Amino acid sequence: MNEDLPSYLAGLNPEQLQAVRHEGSPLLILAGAGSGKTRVITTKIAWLVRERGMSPESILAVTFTNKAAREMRERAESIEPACSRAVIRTFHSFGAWFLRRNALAAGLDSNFTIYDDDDSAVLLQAVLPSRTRQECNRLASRIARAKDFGLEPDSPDLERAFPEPEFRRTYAAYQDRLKKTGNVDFGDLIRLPARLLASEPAIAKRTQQRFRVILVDEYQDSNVAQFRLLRLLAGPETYICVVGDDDQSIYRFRGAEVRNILNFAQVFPGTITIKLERNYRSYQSILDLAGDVVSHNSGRLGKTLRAMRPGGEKPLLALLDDQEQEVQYCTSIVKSHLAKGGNLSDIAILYRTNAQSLAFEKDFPRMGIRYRIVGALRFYDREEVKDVLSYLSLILNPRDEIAFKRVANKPARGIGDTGLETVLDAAARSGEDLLTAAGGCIDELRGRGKAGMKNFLAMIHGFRKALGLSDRMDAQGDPDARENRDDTNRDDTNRGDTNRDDENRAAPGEPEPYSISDGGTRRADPGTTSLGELLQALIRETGLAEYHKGQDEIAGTQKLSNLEELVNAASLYPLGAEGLAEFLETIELDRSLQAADPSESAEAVTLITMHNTKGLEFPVVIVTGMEQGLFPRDDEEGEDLEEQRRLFYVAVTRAKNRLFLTACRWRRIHGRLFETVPSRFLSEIKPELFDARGAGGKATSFGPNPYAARPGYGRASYSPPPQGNARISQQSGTRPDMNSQWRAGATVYHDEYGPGMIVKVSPTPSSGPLVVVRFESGKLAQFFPKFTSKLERVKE
DNA sequence: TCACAGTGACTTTTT
DNA sequence: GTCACTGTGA
Repeated sequence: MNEDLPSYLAGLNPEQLQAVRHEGSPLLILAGAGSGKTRVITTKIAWLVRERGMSPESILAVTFTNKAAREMRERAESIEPACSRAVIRTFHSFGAWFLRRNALAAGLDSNFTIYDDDDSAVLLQAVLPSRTRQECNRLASRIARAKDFGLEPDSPDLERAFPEPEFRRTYAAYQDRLKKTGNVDFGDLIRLPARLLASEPAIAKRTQQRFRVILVDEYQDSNVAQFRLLRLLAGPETYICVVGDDDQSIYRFRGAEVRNILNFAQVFPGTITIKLERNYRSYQSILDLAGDVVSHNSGRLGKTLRAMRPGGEKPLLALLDDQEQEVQYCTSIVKSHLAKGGNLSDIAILYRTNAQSLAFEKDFPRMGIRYRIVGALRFYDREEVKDVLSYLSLILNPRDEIAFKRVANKPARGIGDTGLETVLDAAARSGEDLLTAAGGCIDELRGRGKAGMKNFLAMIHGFRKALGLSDRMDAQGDPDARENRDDTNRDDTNRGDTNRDDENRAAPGEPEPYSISDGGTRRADPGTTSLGELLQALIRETGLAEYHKGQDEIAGTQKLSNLEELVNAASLYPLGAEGLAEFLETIELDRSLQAADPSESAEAVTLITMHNTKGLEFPVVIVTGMEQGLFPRDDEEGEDLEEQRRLFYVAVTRAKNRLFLTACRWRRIHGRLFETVPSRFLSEIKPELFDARGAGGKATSFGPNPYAARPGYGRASYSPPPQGNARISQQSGTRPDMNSQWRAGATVYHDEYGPGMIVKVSPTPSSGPLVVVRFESGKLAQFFPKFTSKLERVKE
């Protein structure tokens, strides 16, 4: 580089530098795995502030995870401290931020609380009492998906995407009920701001004037609703820059729309595209393998990663008999890594489904291997934690029906279903909030429940008072607390309004600026009581402490100490309605109790789903379960199959130094043992790019790569069983004539599921054909006709 | 109101 | 195989 660059730019490669300094048109940065994309985006924020004199508060940067938002903020700040004033948030946290500031216009109380997926399903069940919990779960997730696609209950094309009967009505009824409870769900955090911007030109104009620059990270994961919001946020003058990698789009099933990134340049005319293809993480040997698989996808923007670390050992595929051997094999990798002076935390074991972690969890302690599981059961999903959070939600929002139902009788105070119904009916009739309604119909309650309810109400009112919430029962919250927040006319989205831009940030010059909802770093003022103390009192007075203590003793659980953890988390927030709202929002939007978990820092092997590895890297990566039927599943085709290839690409590109793959011939799924064949993805890799071994890591006698002899294996359903590899093929069972009875398109009848049609037939070495059936109910299931008598072929 | 057993489901899951 | 939900019986 022959120009004098400030030090923070000096280390960038030419493409990165170009991306940082680009101006004047929409910018799409296609950033391959490990190409330094976070560095580019954070440097760009700093550069805009430093070199272009951009005021930080006119910069909006959105990400998808809180972790990414935190990292982005920290890194931008470390280059340029003024970046702390930029709005760097997740999409959802930005939505919540925006809605609280425009609550009145959005028809919300600014103290609204956010329902998670589980709460949504429970609410839906209240709307549809005749449906089972499971149906409600499914419907709730369909509604969430509809919101991802930006569809409203009155959208004309709702049925096209959601043809299930009554869906429109269900969606509308759910939305109606949600509005009554004064809550929003995740989808609303995107949907409602977009609606507001579309319908209120004044708000749109003010917002567009404020945010001159919008940056989006992980753009390939955005959904239609988020895309719409982005377009509404961007005015004609807005500089828009998105960063992403179409090859790493792995959340289609949750509504992510790869086309957002594929079509970006068409939608935003004049777009400049910059590709970051230099990979600083992995050896070339690893990237070659990753690139080979993903190159089988169609509709890519196309990138070729070049390793800045050439060479590297060939990835190794272990062909194993069963899961026990797989654990054994991983153990041997761990042990030999340790023997070479490596650390446990260098190693990650990846799998497709959470259930696969079980085998490792069972055996690792015996093997003396410490492990940590990333993302399994989450702290805030725990029963005892949700209980306390529900108390808090109800205290803040007495209309919160789900919270009320959850805690009114927990611990038991004699309020049964009948009692609950009485109160809910009364509230529905009078339109009062639940506490008021409960107070009003207390004499209708019978027996123990009467005193129980009185007690309960007194307690809740006591806590409301402690928080400074109005005790006028008709109030939705304290008017004083809202005074500054939901006034649409308040000019807090005006770009000139720098210092009080965000009341949650300290004015410049004050020590330690804090943030809500995305950092969890907010401190309660020293000397004042913190929210933590209120929580402590609540846990004691409600009887939850006693209740869970008992549970702990019986079941040996850690519930009480989990509650202590929660108290700790709350003690960072000030006592008061706003502190509480912030606390709840942070929790709702960031379920990962960050770093407070001591195991986080512990020296241990990481067990993790492939999905959860995005953004992470490890010196040693073992991708387990490379079997057809598991990864990919047999019913995955087209777009779904391409997404699985991308998932493989993500998994593999986590590895810095060594990559191992495993496939088991026998796999237990849902308690049943299946014979499998190796994943078709393995046949999509040029054979010379990896070595295959048998059990125990010993080189096997068959050729350098058993897949070499089988071009086309796994590509089609009718491909012959694997040849030439004794360990995995054992070809015997599949006779071609079996396929004539079980062929795609054939009609079948199943004892339990009824009539259906075969959509796919895959031969297996010795289990006969595996048929995938789509039933008239819509259900998709797979069977080995050899092992079941419930599936019959129907003659046409 | 609670405890227990039977039933059925069951990829992934940033927010 | 495991878990969570459902319904029954005391």
